[in-house]
Amino acid sequence: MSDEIRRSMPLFPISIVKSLTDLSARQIRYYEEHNLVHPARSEGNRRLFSFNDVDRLLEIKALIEKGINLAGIKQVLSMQKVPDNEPMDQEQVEEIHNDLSEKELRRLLQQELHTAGRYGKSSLRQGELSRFFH
Amino acid sequence: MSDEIRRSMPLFPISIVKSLTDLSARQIRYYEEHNLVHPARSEGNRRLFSFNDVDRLLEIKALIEKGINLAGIKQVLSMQKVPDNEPMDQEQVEEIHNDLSEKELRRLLQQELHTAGRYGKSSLRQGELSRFFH
DNA sequence: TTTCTTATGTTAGTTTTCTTAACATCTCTT
DNA sequence: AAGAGATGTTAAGAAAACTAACATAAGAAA
Repeated sequence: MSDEIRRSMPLFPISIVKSLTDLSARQIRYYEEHNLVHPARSEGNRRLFSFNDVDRLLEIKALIEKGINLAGIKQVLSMQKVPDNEPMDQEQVEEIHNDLSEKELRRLLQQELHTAGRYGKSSLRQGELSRFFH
Repeated sequence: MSDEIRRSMPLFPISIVKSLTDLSARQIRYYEEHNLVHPARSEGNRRLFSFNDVDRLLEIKALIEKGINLAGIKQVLSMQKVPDNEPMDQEQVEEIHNDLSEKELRRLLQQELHTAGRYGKSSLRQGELSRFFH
């Protein structure tokens, strides 16, 4: 079984994800509503989160704590997923450009640079959860 | 966080454990009832299984499939946990001796040797689940 | 063969957890 | 002051899990 499949297996109910991330159920659902995470669903419509989902929520949380708003976070997350050589598909490109105008983005990032200090790799680190499980 | 703590964190509801192990809820509860696993509980009394618990259930399942009964499985599991140099505590010793008489055990293992072939390390392998997650 | 035991299935009634939707509130931005 | 964004809170309903009881199949024992 590939690592990617393992990491994307739907395993956790929202109660566990709450305790793993220290986010409220309301927050988790709100982030899903705004397409920042896409947990699977059980037959009976309960959310089931994978390791990847939890990692993503931890990244979101870190960015939230730096004062970045959801639009900005969406932007950041959509960027880090694109492998260097593979071209973005059209949908992805459109999403990035629809969500936030260039101007808005520049302002946001500027504010971030100002208030939260250097905007370095550390804030983009993936696989937070992997520190806890392997 | 130590690996052992990670592996013993209560994470999974019984529905997920069912799909991970292909055991029925009835079987899982029955094995708990007979002290083969000890999942944690949520505040509201729902079972929460750790990676270790799931591993253990997979071991139990493998032994069941070899025709070993619960008493025999209990025996086997209680043996493999004891590190070579650390002495067993009294409770553990008593458990082993109460659950099954020497004679019964000898018969059981003999039958196992006969019907399921060589009783080798493979049947005692720990950490089955770790093949799926790391 | 009949009976007992073990392991599991099934069902019923309850309790807990999760769901969506609505409304409230607080903080920024305009 | 008004609007937007993010989160809290609450209510009502649905799904999932709990225990307990009873059913049953296969083997062991008598």
